[in-house]
Amino acid sequence: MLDPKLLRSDLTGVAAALARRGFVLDTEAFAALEEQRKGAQIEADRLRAERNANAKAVGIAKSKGEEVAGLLKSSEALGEQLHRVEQRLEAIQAQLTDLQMGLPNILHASVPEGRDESANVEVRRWGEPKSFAFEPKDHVALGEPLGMDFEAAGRISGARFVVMTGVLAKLHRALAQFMLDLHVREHGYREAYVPYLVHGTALIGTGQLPKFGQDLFAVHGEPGFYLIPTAEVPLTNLVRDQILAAERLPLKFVAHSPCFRSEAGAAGKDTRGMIRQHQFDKVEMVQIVRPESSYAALEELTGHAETVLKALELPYRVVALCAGDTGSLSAKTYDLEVWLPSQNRYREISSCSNCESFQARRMQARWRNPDSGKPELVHTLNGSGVAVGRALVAVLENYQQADGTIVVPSALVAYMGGTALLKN
RNA sequence: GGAGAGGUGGCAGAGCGGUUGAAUGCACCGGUCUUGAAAACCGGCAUGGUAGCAAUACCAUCGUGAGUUCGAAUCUCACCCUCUCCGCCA
Repeated sequence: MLDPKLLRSDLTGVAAALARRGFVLDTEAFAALEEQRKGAQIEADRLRAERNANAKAVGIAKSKGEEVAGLLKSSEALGEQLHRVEQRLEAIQAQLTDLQMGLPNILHASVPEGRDESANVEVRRWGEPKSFAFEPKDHVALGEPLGMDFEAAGRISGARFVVMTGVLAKLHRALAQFMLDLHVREHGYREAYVPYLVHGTALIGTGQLPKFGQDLFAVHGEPGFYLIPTAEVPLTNLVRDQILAAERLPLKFVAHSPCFRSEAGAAGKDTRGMIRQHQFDKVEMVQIVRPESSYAALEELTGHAETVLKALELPYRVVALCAGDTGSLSAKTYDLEVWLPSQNRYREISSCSNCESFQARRMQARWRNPDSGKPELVHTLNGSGVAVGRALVAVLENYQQADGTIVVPSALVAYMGGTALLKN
């Protein structure tokens, strides 16, 4: 959510800023609503003040044993007026909230212009895509002999699921553990175990609701839960409704969790293999920081995700998402794209975002600024470090041998119980 | 799942229909005293909103929502959460 003060004081500025994303804000409708809200608010406050004064007077008069019938009568009339104004105010407020909740974050000045993916800017590249002396296979062809089973998954759960058995299941587990350990040991994150079912309020806090409900899986029954689309949701909500002491910041959490996404609107995209699934695992990093350090933290966080790919010796590039491609919660996002030989291109494996105060405002996550002595909103960042399923895909494809066996990256051998080569 | 108790400011804890945004203690901040510290004493100390240059004034908030009432932290209902006991389980 954007700062309501900013919306009031500089509506055209906000509209211009949002236009960078291609988002159209109806400033006139907004201003009109705001005007109405203000009027109703002032009216309601006035009526309440009068009513309160009256009620007090009644109390005093009664304690003195004086006549109160007249006061009661005027109080009653005030009550009725107030009721009407309150109803009007509520209706306006609801419209305004809807509007505000629908607004995306304001982009950082450094975000490149552009409408879509094609305008994203490559920031740096690491590693050389390996040239193969044979035609490299994709992860499905490589995985199936090793225990990657889409047919079984289809029988159990349908499309966009996978079953892995044997060395692949183990590799998947090894990757997740390796990443978690790396972030905890080398990067100072606190490991967290979190719920995978969350209330709607948690999703409103991080911004997936109300706008992106179609991407989520909802669980039927009472109470209604949602399956988390990313561990960002429970991790970031750890600070909801908190006022943190300044010395506790930055908070850095990392969790390994499954993620559930309906992939509504992705029909036909990446239907083969494990690239786009309804259920996938991810190691997620979240930082809660002081506002002045959030952009330094974004660089740091992105670096932490890169460390994973470097340790696995997977070629990748870092891309600064352009205005039109940046998610609506984020003020600035870097994607990490890993090299996939079968596709002969880089594919997203991590996304690192600075949400500034956008989520913090929705969550009422604050810290006490020693300079002002006041509670102020924190900045929140999140990044995958990294997607486990896609990392597995990248390892299979980049480490494949002519005979279809897979060399285990040296960083993972210990996690694989010493196994250095995957074969069936 | 059954029975009971409870959710009040940073924490502890009173208040249970009327000048109560809320006693008291602790913590915290400022001051007096002191060579310094502690103690003692004095003062301050929730959040958000609106108006105002400001002092300040007003409004909202005592788990959440709805209701009763001229008036609700206080009464009613629903929901959420916590604790204790019993049952059942991983």
